[in-house]
Amino acid sequence: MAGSDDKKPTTFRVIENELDCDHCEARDRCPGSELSQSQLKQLSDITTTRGPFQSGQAIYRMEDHFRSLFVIQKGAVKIESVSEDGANMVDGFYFIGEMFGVDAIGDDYYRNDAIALETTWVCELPYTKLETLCTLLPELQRKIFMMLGHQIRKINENLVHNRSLSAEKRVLQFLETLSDSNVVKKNHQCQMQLPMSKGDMACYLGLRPESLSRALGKLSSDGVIRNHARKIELLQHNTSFELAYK
Amino acid sequence: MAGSDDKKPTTFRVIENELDCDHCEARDRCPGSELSQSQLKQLSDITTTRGPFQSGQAIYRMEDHFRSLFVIQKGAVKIESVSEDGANMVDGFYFIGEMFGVDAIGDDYYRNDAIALETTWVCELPYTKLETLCTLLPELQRKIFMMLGHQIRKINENLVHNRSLSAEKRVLQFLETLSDSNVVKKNHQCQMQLPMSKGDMACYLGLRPESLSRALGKLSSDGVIRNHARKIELLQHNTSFELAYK
DNA sequence: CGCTTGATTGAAGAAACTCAAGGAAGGTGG
DNA sequence: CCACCTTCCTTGAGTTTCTTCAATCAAGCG
Repeated sequence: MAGSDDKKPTTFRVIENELDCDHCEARDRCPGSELSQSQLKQLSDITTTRGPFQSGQAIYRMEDHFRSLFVIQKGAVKIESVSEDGANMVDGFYFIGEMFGVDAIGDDYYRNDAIALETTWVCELPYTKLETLCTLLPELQRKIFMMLGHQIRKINENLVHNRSLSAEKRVLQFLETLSDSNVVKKNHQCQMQLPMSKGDMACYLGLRPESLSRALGKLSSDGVIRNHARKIELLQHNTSFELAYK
Repeated sequence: MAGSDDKKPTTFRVIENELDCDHCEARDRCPGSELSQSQLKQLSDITTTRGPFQSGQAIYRMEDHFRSLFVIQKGAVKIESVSEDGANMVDGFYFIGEMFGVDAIGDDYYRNDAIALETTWVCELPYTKLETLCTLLPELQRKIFMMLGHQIRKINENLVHNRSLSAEKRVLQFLETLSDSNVVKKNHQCQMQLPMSKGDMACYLGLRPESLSRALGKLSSDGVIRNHARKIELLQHNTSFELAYK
């Protein structure tokens, strides 16, 4: 199992697959897309591939000085912080091609921990170097601005949805987003292999594990999803069943 | 009343007070701070002061093409969107010295409406011009990146808090943030003059108006706040009363 | 095999919501 | 200046939803 996961992505993969991201749905989110070959070269010159991070390992922690942004080349990451009362909070999940660490821009330290959910490789973008390069490559600057805008939209949508949706709708919406963004592995029959625990998922959705379990149970019995251990299958895409949940 | 509110801020005010923002607590959030005089000049050359927007008037709407970011020079703004079921949602409030519209970066249209809550003047930053200027002025680029990072942190914190706090704690936290950031007018005895309706505030906090009313009532009877119509006074700052709400 | 951790289920309780009615404030017209 | 109206805010009673607490079940691992 460790064999294929632990293999370091080649430089070619770094540039072609992740930073340029030609293959992924989320092209806009990748800093390298729309850059010329020579510009890509300059970008990849300041980056470092880091990994493998095993499940549970930290890519950065709260105490660490903010130095870099990260783009996921392989694997998945959760962003976790600790609230005043000591409880763990999951702030977000990030997948292949997505950038994280941006919430620390303009700050001295990271405000949270970035934890690998599975064997994960990341591309490290040293922030000051990136800033400098941005002034030299307007297209790159443009791209980074866009990625930040996208990030803000994403969080905002989340905020709005979380506030006013019932547990079941929230869960379904989360699963649909996961499914639509094609960031999670699916087997033959559209079963998503979730990288995070149900506990983390519950926490992210602002629910107790028990409530998530019940919501999943309800969705199952309504025929909207099929719920196996860490595999979830979305059924009835865009049918009347699902519409009842809008 | 309209007399003083309707007076257009002078160019001097634009640069010195808002873009440079020497007077405001939120210095870091203002694009002009830490720029030299000549750089400030270049920045103010691409900006336009717009106003007055009367309470309820839109600075931009969902249907509008994204063209500009805005910094508030005077007044207050709410960002409002409509959910699938037709309900109005308040995504955020912005005050003097704060920038809004950034969630549309990288998009063709604004995703929401920006509505003045009181007589409001804004400084318009045409986005493509700003981008170009950023490549010429690394300090400005740096500043904009920082502001975006700050924005992301702010929304994220909100997201996390909203999920796990009771109505009363959420309300108190909101009031404290307002109070601490010194963006809301206060009279002699620390009474904040809230620019938004309680309905908007409730919506922003993910509560029904009734629930907000009850939460405020509870906080009042506990001696943590004093609740008049649109004036709210924070008592017991950092005392045992308040600690019980952490 | 037993231990630990994560997921589920049930029953009771708390928190926020819904619906409905009443009250205060601000604006308008007489 | 007052009566009226509209809008916003508050209050109450009953219901829904999610949480809490406790127990059980399943899976992974030494």
